[in-house]
Amino acid sequence: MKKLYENTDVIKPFQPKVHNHQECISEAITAAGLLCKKEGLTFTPLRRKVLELVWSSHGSIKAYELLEGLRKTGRKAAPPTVYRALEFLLENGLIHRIESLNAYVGCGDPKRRHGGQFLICQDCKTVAELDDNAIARAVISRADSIGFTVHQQTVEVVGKCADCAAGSEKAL
Amino acid sequence: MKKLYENTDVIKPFQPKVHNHQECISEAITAAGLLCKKEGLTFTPLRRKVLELVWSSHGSIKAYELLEGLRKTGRKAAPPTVYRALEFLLENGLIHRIESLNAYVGCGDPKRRHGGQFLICQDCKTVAELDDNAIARAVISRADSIGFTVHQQTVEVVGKCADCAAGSEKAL
DNA sequence: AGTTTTCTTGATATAATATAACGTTAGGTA
DNA sequence: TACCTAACGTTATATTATATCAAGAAAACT
Repeated sequence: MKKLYENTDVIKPFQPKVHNHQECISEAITAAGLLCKKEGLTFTPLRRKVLELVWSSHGSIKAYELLEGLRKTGRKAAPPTVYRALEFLLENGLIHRIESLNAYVGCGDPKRRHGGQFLICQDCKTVAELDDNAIARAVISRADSIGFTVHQQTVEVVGKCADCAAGSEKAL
Repeated sequence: MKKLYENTDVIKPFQPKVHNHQECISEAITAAGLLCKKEGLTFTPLRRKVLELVWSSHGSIKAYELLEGLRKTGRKAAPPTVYRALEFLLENGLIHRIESLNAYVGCGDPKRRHGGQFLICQDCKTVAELDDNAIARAVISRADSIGFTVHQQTVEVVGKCADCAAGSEKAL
């Protein structure tokens, strides 16, 4: 049983290697649309398209890949086009930036304000998002012990997801 | 570098605002020299100079600032000059890269192989380094619970150090 | 409706960060 | 000596990101 204030959701889990990914995308777009409506934000076609591109896989995607993606749709786009859309999506919690990769991932739960922790599979490149209070509290508690007040945490973890670990075991 | 609890060193603590910083630098250089000797690594004048520049403050420093610093010493330097020295220092644990800043900090304890966690003061820009097993274990344990094997952790925390928090309190 | 204001996007230029590729030099060593 | 290699110099270029100004669209106001 989960303690009340113990928030340890897997916000964006590793998916089965085969799944209906279109559904992931459309769920994300729908959620984003609802959030924007609720918050009075303008979810323009450009922003929607960039979000779709970010969600085009469960890996992370780079700004200039997004730029390419936009151009393929016939839209005229320059770097600022992409970076402005990213800025909007970041500000409103619809995506996250992975600092160690200079890349972006869709957020699995845009309703909540959170930092989150990211598990990055070095093999399949998939990124899972956690919102684990135990981790966050361990950081805050240690920082607190030396008088440091935490405003923001970046936690990015590289390793192997279960599927890829299973795969390379077989290969031995 | 005092040890408060088992395996929870503050590897590079926040220093008093006024302290003999030359001593910090020379201690770091000495430690680096010893490590290199022990490991059979060549601690060239270039590498030593870059390490000195990295240690020129307790904040982080960017590659192109190091480049400028090198040039001021009369040395001919281009970006690869700096990046190669940084690569050497990173590989051998003499410095760390702060991913969220694209910047580098000296390592307070180059003897040990470690990832570490970084506390970055948003006011004075000082970076402190922790080696906190409670944090590392919280990450590993959560990752493990979903079958993810951790190889490397990036933990970077932005906030206010004790001194700066005290300072802005006074200002109220 | 017409005007003003604000938000969004387009377009150009350039800044900031990082690496590829090849040449040169200096020390060690067969 | 001749060869080898690690380190550094040099030039070019790739990658990531922002500044700035103009144009267009949408919302707000009269």
